[in-house]
Amino acid sequence: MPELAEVEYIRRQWDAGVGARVTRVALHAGKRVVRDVDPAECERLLVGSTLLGSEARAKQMIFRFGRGQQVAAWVGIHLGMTGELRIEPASFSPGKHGHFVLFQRERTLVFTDPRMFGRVRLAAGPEVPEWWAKLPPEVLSDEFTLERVTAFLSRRKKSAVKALLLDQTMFPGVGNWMADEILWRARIDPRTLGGQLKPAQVKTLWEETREVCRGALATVAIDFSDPPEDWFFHVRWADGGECPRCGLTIQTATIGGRTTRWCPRCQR
DNA sequence: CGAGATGTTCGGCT
DNA sequence: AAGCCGAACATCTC
Repeated sequence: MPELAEVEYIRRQWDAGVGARVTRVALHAGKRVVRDVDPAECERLLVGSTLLGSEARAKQMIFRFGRGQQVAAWVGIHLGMTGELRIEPASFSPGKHGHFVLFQRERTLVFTDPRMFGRVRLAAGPEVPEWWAKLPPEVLSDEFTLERVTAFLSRRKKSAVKALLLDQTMFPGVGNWMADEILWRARIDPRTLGGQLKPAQVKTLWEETREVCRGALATVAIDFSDPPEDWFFHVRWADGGECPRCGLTIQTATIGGRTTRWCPRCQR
């Protein structure tokens, strides 16, 4: 499910537990989602510590825990395809998909993930863990420059631009629907190879990548509401949709291993 | 019942 | 070596 803006929205679901101590943890040891977490270490680090705060970055989240304001442990969560965070009553008992659960006196913080493509990580100590510190520059940061994108595309000459937009090292946070939205706004055919894009198209792609991230964060991330009505988003979920710009029936194909929809007239 | 799903990662080929 | 592609992961929903 989640891309950039959805991840930010989902992260905030656990804000209800900020400032409160963890009384107990439960995880489905042996399941894929928690393969990086040692249950004993998890208990030692988290039980008795306070959830201090959290951040989202691209498709990832990190939660800080400690005593007082001193950070002593970090929990990283990637939601994969079907991960969700929820708050449940203190009396909650985790079901089949409740893979990582933090109990507090007045509520329970639950991470569910039926398909288990997500991932939980744990780190000890006051230092930001390396896997978080080393995430690539965010699309909306100053470091996400046109030059970076240009260099990337010229290195990946033989890949369809749709596949390239899904590369998290260059476009962190962009997922399948955002990639289609970006290409629709940039009027670029998703099958175009990286090496075939003209400099003007690369510039537009770079700009629209930022615009789509900005727009999604202004809507979806705030209250999980849909993006503006004129976005391609609204027509891209099924065959037979019409281009919001020209009205032509949109086209569907698998590109870069993912279902892709675009307007065959507007995007060339 | 089969197909496909807003994601990553691995292994093999060029 | 770097880049490219397809399969695999595990479960649910349409």
